[in-house]
Amino acid sequence: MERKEISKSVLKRLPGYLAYLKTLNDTASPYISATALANALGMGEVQVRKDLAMVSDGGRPKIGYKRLALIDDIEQFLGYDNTTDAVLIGAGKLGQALLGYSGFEAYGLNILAAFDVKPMAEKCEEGTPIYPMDQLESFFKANKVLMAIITVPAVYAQEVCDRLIACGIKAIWNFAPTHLEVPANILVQNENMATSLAVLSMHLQAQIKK
Amino acid sequence: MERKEISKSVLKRLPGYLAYLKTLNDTASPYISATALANALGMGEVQVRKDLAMVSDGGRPKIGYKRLALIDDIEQFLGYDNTTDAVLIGAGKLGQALLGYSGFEAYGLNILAAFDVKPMAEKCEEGTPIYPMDQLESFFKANKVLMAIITVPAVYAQEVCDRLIACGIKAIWNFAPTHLEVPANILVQNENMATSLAVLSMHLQAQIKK
DNA sequence: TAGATTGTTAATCGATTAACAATC
DNA sequence: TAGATTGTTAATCGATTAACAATC
Repeated sequence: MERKEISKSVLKRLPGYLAYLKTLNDTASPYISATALANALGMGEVQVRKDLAMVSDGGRPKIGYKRLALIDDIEQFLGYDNTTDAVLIGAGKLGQALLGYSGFEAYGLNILAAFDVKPMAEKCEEGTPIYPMDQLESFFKANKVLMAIITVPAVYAQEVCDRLIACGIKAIWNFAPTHLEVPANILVQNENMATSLAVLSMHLQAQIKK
Repeated sequence: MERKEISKSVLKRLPGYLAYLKTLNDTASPYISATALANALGMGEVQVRKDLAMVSDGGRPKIGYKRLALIDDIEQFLGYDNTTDAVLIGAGKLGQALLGYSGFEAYGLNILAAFDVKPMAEKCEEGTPIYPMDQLESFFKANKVLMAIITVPAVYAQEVCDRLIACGIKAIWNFAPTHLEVPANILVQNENMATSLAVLSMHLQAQIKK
């Protein structure tokens, strides 16, 4: 199917559809309608249909979409079929938790190596080697990696970010609670706990007032 | 200042302003303009001004906003001044990383206790007690807690969610990569790694094609 | 006064929703 | 055929941006 320009809002909903479709793995019907998906996820059915139209080459009226084909289409669209290599910087608590999280493979993400200021030869977390920071540049000379995960304390994040960009990184997944200054062609995706917390506590405040 | 209705988009940007304002802590000028903030964070200045208008009782033309007052206003607005109690369910790798993350206090979040299927008496992570799951209900009888953090494997998430709601939980911070079915008055905030990854890998795919 | 900055009112843009025609 | 479902075209909604008047 033809690849159209996709908006960020649609893109963010796709993993949700995918996850749900996969939970249905041994159900009777090999077909699923946009209506059924929408009901299951608490969304509008028109929105689901429009979103699916971006990735699929169409469902059949009265029947719906072929579930397995839809899974394939979304995975291919999201690039889960070909893996992306990444490095992780900062093997503290959060960094180690991410290294130990086995689920990333399913998303096509492969963490090649981790780096930390403290060299921890013994801490070879889940098979991923943890190198000292001063080997960062030489690692990038030997390996072509475009994505980095930053899990260092906020004060070091910008410094680490600059070094990574000098190494040729194009996309940064930033877990440090700070704003990173980067050139226009570099993407920073902030995994911002503070943002989520803001939404949650605002809801609680509204609840309490009632 | 009068509290207006605030949109989610504005709400999500406020923690960013706050974090930046705090990094300026011992700079010369006690004033900061929306223009300066916008430039520092790579945003439009009109948007910053509109956002600040929601929380602040106004800056002064030609001078800007009083930095410390602005920090106070945002913190108060986000409820960082009065702490919210929460429980965490699932003391696996990610759960323990969150328990060990000291930064939550600054956001007014206090994790009272954690629960896990495996009772781990010895694992009293960073002072937060970890109780076995079967004590969940009795804990809620003794403590009024409105917020829960779910860090269990996806397959158990809905089950845990239902139990929490029965206990009176009003807001759920969901780290499990699955959709949770909840009544209308309960807020689920998904911390969805898959969503962020989708945005990142889409950017990389576009980069590579060039 | 002139200029920087604020805050507001209007215009634009994008995304969601509604209405409807097409199809099996 | 009738009804469920798809996909498209138009309307609505909300958020962002632009233009401008007010202020120190």
